[in-house]
Amino acid sequence: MLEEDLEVSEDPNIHLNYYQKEDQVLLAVDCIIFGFDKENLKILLIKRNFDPEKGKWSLIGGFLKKNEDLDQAAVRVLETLTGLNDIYLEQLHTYSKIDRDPGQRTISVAYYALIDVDSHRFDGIQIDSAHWFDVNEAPDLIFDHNEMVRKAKARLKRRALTKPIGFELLPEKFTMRQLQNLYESILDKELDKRNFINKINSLDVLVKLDEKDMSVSRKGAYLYVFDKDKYQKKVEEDGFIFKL
Amino acid sequence: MLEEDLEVSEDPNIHLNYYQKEDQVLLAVDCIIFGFDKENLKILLIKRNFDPEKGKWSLIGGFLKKNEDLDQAAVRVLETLTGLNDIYLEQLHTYSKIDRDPGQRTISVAYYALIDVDSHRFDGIQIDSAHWFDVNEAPDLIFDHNEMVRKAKARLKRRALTKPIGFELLPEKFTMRQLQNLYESILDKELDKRNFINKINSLDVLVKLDEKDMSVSRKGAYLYVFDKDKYQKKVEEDGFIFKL
DNA sequence: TGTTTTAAGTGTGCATTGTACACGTGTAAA
DNA sequence: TTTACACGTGTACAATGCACACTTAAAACA
Repeated sequence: MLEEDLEVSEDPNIHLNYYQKEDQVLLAVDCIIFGFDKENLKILLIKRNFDPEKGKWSLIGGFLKKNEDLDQAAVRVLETLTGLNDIYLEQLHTYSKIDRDPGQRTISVAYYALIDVDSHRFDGIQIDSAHWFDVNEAPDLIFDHNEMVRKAKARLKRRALTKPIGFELLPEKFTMRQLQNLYESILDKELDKRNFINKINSLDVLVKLDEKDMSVSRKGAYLYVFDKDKYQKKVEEDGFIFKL
Repeated sequence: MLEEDLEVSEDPNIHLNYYQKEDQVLLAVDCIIFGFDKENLKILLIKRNFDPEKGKWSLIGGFLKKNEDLDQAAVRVLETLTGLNDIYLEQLHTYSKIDRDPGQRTISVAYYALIDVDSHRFDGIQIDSAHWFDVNEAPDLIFDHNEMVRKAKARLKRRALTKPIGFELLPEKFTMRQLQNLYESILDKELDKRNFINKINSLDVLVKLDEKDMSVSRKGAYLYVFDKDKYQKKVEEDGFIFKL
């Protein structure tokens, strides 16, 4: 904020137009929506039904409005297009290449979201043109959205190793196998079952229920829930770090 | 980007005004500039000489212009105010609280920069009102700049553990003690000298010179340089990760 | 010239964590 | 009752992390 850029109004209490000479820009929000269906990591994309790039696959997005901050804009976009709210959202990066949107100069702030595919019913306005893709089989996207997805995958990988965000992608009750499938999808590598379970158990933040999921094996698999309160108490009291 | 938000021009080749109805905003860039003087981690702040918040300490910043992207804006701001270019810069986070700048609605993209305090001569226009503060003794800052600094410190801590960015803060030639001082400042904890040196040497990316720094001890301490080419070769060929 | 002072430089042993690895069990379906 | 299938469980070895103390080189000083 250089001095030369300023144009100060007479009355310092009138907090308007301090920076009148500056260029203004359009600010968009784009969301990388990750989902998990208990087997594979997915990403939600929509087919653009307007120009530019009509008919191509795209992240969902929208523009920042005057009366909201970026987090609120991301929540609004997510809710408008999918009907979902109360979703895990994290700001990722801001993209600003001059020609990134051929329609008009637009800066985009990317967010990524984590949701459990099966526990939510979609009823957003765009849901007919939306589709879940396996995260490794997603089509080519418009603008710099491919780069956003790449960065989101990398971020998710890092976060999942040090924060218990994986549970955002699972239903409240889940089996060890589902949790392992999730981590294998996120980390994009196979894990050893016994080592994985030992590791998870050593963290001591899951509660094993007396209930089994009989849908996959004849023997059935015990269900677990993530004890969020216990986790947070450990973080606050001992500086505990969830580390896989 | 909702359909209702659009106003498409007649000729799809005229790539202008696709999103005419949308609100535009001011986009600022603010830089957290970390420096190291071979002893302590520092941060560069300036005393604001214009309203609002005139006379208070602040990060350096500026506004995004039409003909540049954010990375370029950050470089420009840094060069204008300090005379320095070719500096390590990384985008940190975008801040958008509605009243964050009481002067006018402004969204700010924070960047952090790493420079070696002693190797650079400052000749930027603002340098008379700028001052290096010990990172733990910095004064209260305007707006949400304290929060930006907090986040930058956390990011630097994480990055320094997995990327060789520490060398950006040191002169080309440095002693093991200086490197250890740097990491102790960044991580904000004391390290064991032998374990530190063993760890660094096991990474095998430093070259020990036949030259000593005699300025601190009578015995003198060997100087080292970071072998960037060797590091990059290891990264590309073996997926090597610099991990402290 | 030798004595003192100061930071530099160096290695080992124990504890913790990571990782590879295989078999018996419970249940439903045939 | 047999079969098929995923579930659930423990150990041994390797690698890494971490605590820990003395000798050395050179300048300053007596």
